[in-house]
Amino acid sequence: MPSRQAPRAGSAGDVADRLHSAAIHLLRRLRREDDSSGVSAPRLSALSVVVFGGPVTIGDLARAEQVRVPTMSRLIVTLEEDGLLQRVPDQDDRRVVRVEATDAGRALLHAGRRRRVAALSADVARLTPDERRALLRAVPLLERLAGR
Amino acid sequence: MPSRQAPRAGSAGDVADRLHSAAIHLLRRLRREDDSSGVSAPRLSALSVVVFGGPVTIGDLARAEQVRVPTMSRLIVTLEEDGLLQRVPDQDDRRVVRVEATDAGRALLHAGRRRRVAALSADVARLTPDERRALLRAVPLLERLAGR
DNA sequence: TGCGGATAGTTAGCTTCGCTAACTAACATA
DNA sequence: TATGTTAGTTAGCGAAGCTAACTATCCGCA
Repeated sequence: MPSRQAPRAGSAGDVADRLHSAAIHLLRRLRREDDSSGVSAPRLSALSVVVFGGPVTIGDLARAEQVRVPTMSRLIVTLEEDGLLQRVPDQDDRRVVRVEATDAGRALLHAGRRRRVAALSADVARLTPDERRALLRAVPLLERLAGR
Repeated sequence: MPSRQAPRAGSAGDVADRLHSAAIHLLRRLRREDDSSGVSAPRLSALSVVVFGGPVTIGDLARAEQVRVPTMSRLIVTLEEDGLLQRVPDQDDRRVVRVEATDAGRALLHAGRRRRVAALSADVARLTPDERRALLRAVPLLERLAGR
């Protein structure tokens, strides 16, 4: 098993590379858990915005998720087919479609959450309290770098 | 623009959710940069292992990248077609194929690295030194959680 | 010696997710 | 009323993930 060693550990380039790599591998790993629920990572992510962000338009969802509108439109079709959310036409402007979560959507999101927690908890438990604090502190920084 | 608010900020579940979300968005963002080089994130990641990890078998690569062997096999086909790496048959065991980087592969990897750094550096620069330290500290933890 | 199982990769075929281009429907305005 | 703008959908393409099935090679053992 090769170990990846970027040059000049600690440099800005090194951090960028390793964030990139860690993001890829973290996602590939979590995908396995999410797959078991029948809902992929992108769907789960969109569903999460809807559940926690209330009724929202397709365009806003696309912007929040950093994908194009057609991509989001299709994600929503499948989520609606699965009964996890609902389109609600806007009364004032009938071009606009708002999306809101169903009970099933909320339930599934929380179930997936439990699953991910279970998957990560063993590893998180292996961290020292100090390391856990460090990780917790980095989360909002990552979110900022990701453009939120 | 909806803001995602997970319940009980700081809980283990919250951390898992937000890592998940941050990983997705970070990748979607970096993908745009990588696309301009014609090499996608998964290819870049595999290439990186080959460049820094020396000649390596397809199976080891697949394990390192946490994908199945057929997936890696196909990634390598395209990387070889692009002249970024080379298959080298193993002399001792002729089932085995080893993969090593070409000069072009090394050059492209470093160019992509510069591009990503440029994309992130503006944001990283906006962090306080303290925040930068926090981020740097979290990188190896993320790698561990991702299974490396 | 040679037969049978294990191992390394490839090929084929499917799904999902990203994109752009082109379209429809509804709104706004001159 | 005509014209342009905005929200979303449809169609179609490529990349990346998977499983199943295949080939080729190696190894162990009767």
